[in-house]
Amino acid sequence: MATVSIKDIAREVGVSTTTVSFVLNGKAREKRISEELKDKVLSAAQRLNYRPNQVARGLRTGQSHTLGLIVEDISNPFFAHLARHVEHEADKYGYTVMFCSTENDDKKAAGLLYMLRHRQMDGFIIIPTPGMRQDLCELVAEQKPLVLVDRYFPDVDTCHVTVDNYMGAHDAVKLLIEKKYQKIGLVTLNSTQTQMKERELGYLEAMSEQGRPVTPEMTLHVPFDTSDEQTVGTIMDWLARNPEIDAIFFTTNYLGVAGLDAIRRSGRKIKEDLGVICFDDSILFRLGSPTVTAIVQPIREMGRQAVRMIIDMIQKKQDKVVKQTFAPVIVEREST
Amino acid sequence: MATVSIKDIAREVGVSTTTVSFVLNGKAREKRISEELKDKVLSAAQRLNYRPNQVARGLRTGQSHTLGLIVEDISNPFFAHLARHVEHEADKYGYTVMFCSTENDDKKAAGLLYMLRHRQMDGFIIIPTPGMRQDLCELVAEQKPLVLVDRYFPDVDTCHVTVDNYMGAHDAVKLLIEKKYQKIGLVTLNSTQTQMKERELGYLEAMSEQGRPVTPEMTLHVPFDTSDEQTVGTIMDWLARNPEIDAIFFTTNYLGVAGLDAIRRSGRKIKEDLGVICFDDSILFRLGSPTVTAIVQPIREMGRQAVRMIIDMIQKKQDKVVKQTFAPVIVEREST
DNA sequence: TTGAAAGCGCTAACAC
DNA sequence: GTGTTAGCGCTTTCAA
Repeated sequence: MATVSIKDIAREVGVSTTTVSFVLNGKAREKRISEELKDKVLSAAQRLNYRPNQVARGLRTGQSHTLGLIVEDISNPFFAHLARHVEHEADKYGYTVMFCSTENDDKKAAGLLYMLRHRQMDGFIIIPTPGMRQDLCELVAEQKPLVLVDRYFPDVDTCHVTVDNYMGAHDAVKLLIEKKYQKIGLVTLNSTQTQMKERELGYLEAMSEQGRPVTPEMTLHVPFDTSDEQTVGTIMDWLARNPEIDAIFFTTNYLGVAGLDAIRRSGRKIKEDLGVICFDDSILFRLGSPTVTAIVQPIREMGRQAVRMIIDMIQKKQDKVVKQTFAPVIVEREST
Repeated sequence: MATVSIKDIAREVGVSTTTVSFVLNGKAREKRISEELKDKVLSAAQRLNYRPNQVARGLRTGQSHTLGLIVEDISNPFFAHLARHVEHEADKYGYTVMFCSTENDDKKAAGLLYMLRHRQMDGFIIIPTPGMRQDLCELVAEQKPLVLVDRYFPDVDTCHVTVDNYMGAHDAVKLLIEKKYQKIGLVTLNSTQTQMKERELGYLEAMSEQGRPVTPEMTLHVPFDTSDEQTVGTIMDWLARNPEIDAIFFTTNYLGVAGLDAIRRSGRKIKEDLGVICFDDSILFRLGSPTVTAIVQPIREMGRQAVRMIIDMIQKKQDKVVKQTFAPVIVEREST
């Protein structure tokens, strides 16, 4: 079955493609095309099973009605949920989402962005890797609608939606202190990304405000790109070296997950032995035993907001740079 | 900064767009274009920061180099992992993936497929909802490359990659019996989808082979589209009605997750009290306590295979219908 | 060796 | 009210 175009409909009805195009685009009234003709065109389209070619339309109008979404790793539940909400919200506006994972690889990220740009995305929602800074500047310079999520570059003036990482971390530490934990350790990523830096800063300042000294040994910086297995090992070693630590703040969900494993294998007991709190949630924290207190980001709202910002930029060509920060919520569970 | 096209390059160098196109497509040699000219074109492209417009190219060539992936719910780890592997494998062949979630809604699924078709996907990888049957027939009739994953329609002749659901379920029940559990219940979805039906059949036949009677009360069919909270309640009620059941086979991961919650809230103890095995894995099963035995699908291989089948169909236009089944692996853990 | 020109499917300014 | 026509950016046949 050959693909049918407006030309076929035009031939069928015996009118020009213009007329067909107008009718199909709902401009019949505006262009004052007769009802009768309109019906003929519509029924012919139906009969021939016509499907407009969006690629051609995109070429002509310059609008692909597609958003590019670049996340770190779609198999991480945080990003998977974000993707879901982005997709859902975009759909409301008639946009489709093309998504890719950087797998935290700068090279791959650059390639993905390059590819998406060639495919004429109308806008980009990006969770950037550190190496994307330059390319993002270029995007901004070209006035392409762009929203960064989860993290950003302080020196690149872009829209972004994030959570208040500092506050979340700060409150987490305060909670642990209220719960009478004495020596609170930090397990974070060895990364320069803003969200991680702010979480670390929140920890450090909360500790110092409460008059708790932080020695270098108390903070563990896990390398960025190690396997889960290695991460667990690293944390176990650190635990063994620091037996007096009685509570841990993990700065991201997969560190927390690895941490739980490490704690268990070290023969320590969560809660009695060791308080635990983690940035981001996990099904393991919600339903494992014991359950684990988490600093939860309003992912749904963040995804929606990112889409709305992009749509605004696309439609109104508004170039105001909006930086939106959501408040995280601490969900207390058994581990604290 | 206006977007630069081959026309700009042509003007810059003082040649025709044809020549530019040849050079840019690596046909300089074939078309015997002089080295000198070739270099000039290349350097001009570089200088002007030329980026080929894939939309235009797609319109001309009829190939978008894009695959449509329709999953049930991207926030379900099974599908998220599948998506990741599909994306990764497609990338190797120079294909990008456009993905969408049906959220198990036939209407939404139809809309997504419709939309992807307009966007000239070169092929489709689909985890179908029951209502997609008709639309898929149409796709097949039009010879569009299509691979179904996880489930299929027995009466629609399409390529598919699945796991041996019957065997997985059968072996799961056998394992529980070996472990001396006496009365094994089934918690499954109230669904006609092949994968669910086969898992149920595997259960039923394994039970009967071992001379274990299955009364209707022993199997629970949870409605398809209920909330997590309701599902937990349904399972708790069922547990209360069937105190003599001492082991449960859950047919999919989120039922298992809800089941663990239900079991805990019912005050029952997994393993001593109640053996548990679940189709599909979860981080909760791997790292929760106690850990839960799972029937694990080789997601990575399945994703890769689906992509390869699609690429084969696209490139060689081979119309042989390939149906591939992988063997699932039972990962024994504490719960059995 | 290189270029002119047609055309992929669609839109829209302009003409009649 | 409806049609002619140019053109979005690219590829490719055919001619020179």
